[in-house]
Amino acid sequence: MSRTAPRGPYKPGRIRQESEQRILNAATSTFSQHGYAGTSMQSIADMAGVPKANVHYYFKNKLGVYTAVLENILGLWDTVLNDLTVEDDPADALCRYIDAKITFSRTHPQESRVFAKEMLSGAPHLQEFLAADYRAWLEARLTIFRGWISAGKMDPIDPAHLLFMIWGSTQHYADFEPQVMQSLGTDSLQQAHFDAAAKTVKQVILKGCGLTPT
Amino acid sequence: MSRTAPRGPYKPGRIRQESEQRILNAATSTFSQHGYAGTSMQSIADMAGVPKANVHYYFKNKLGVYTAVLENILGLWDTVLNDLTVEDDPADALCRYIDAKITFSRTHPQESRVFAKEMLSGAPHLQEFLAADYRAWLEARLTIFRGWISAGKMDPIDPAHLLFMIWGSTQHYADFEPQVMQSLGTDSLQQAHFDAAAKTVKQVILKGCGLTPT
DNA sequence: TAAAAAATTGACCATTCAGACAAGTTTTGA
DNA sequence: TCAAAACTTGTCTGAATGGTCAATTTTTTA
Repeated sequence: MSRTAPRGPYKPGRIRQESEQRILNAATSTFSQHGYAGTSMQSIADMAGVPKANVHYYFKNKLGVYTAVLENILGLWDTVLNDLTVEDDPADALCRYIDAKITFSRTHPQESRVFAKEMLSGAPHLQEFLAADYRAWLEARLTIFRGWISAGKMDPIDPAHLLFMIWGSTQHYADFEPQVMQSLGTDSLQQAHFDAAAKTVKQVILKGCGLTPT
Repeated sequence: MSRTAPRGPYKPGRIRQESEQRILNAATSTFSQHGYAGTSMQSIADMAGVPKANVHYYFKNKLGVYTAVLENILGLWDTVLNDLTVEDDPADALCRYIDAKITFSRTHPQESRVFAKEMLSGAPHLQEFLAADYRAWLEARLTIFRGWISAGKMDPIDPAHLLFMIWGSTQHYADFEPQVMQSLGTDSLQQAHFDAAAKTVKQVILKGCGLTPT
């Protein structure tokens, strides 16, 4: 354990990168459970396994940690949900989008909850994101939907509200996990539950839009 | 203002009832915005327009205020969403349920957000509710859905996941208000927005379930 | 290998907060 | 009208928290 301790190659910034990531993970976990105010720097430090002063060495202050967590989440979002720009078959595209969102709820529930709590508080730290990146992302999708509709490929449905339905339905599995678990009679959500969820959402949304699975 | 100050009739418990309600309203507001940990007794007192010690006179402690707020919310929920027990036309019943949920998001956004934040934190104070009242409520609905399906009145759709879709879609308008406002290009949600939301949700869900509006 | 840079950490401080308490005022009921 | 009950509120306290700092150790670089 001492001779070949798994320390990476000696690159500048290596320690910083690893430490920041460890702290960020810990912060995501505690923020997701207890919210911004309910999370103490001490608790983040404890969960990361470092002294509190160390957290302050890597991040200016508590808000700095929090915004770093948020930015990390927006990055994940962007990574996962942007391969859907294609203007091919509506049914195909919707299915892939729904699958991706449900998968995100399964693989990143904590990130989803931090994001949701921020929204619930009025999204004070997401205003510029909402006004810039998100706005552009949304407009692109709305344009695609409108194209499908005017081409007669799907029913005329308000695209924004349709997106809300998909978001709301898929987010639900991460954000309202206790209710979902109680409803499904399980004490931990498994792959099978998410599969059933994706299946139902796709089934209802597609048919509801006048689409048939390919 | 002094001679006919609008004080109610001299009933025992009148002052208590009014004070508790005023404090509860203030607490709902601050809890919804800042969460449990982010809300101080002082801020509740300020918003209610009473000294802090007065809050402690009516409620044992901060957790006491919070649980009272939660119970109040569950009561509202129960009041609004329980006239749907009827086993009549599925399209009818679903429409009424969706309308009721959307209306709740519009008229009680703060309550919806407190509830959502509690869920996001793992619902530690809703366990008994989930295990008892909610469980019973859910089973009743699932039975109705299954009845409709086996009677061939609607497509075979997993009832629990269908309910999640409706919940998620409708909650979204209260819980993710900043995103919804940004998406709809408005800075306050109006009746018309909720009408459009209800219309779209009903349209997609009904058709998605193989139902036609009556 | 030695000086410089980066990282670690214990101790400390000012502020905030939940809650207790006791002294006073108002309301109620007989 | 008057005593008891209900209500009001200013003040205090111990604990927790965000943040600072300087001393020390580890890592990098030349």
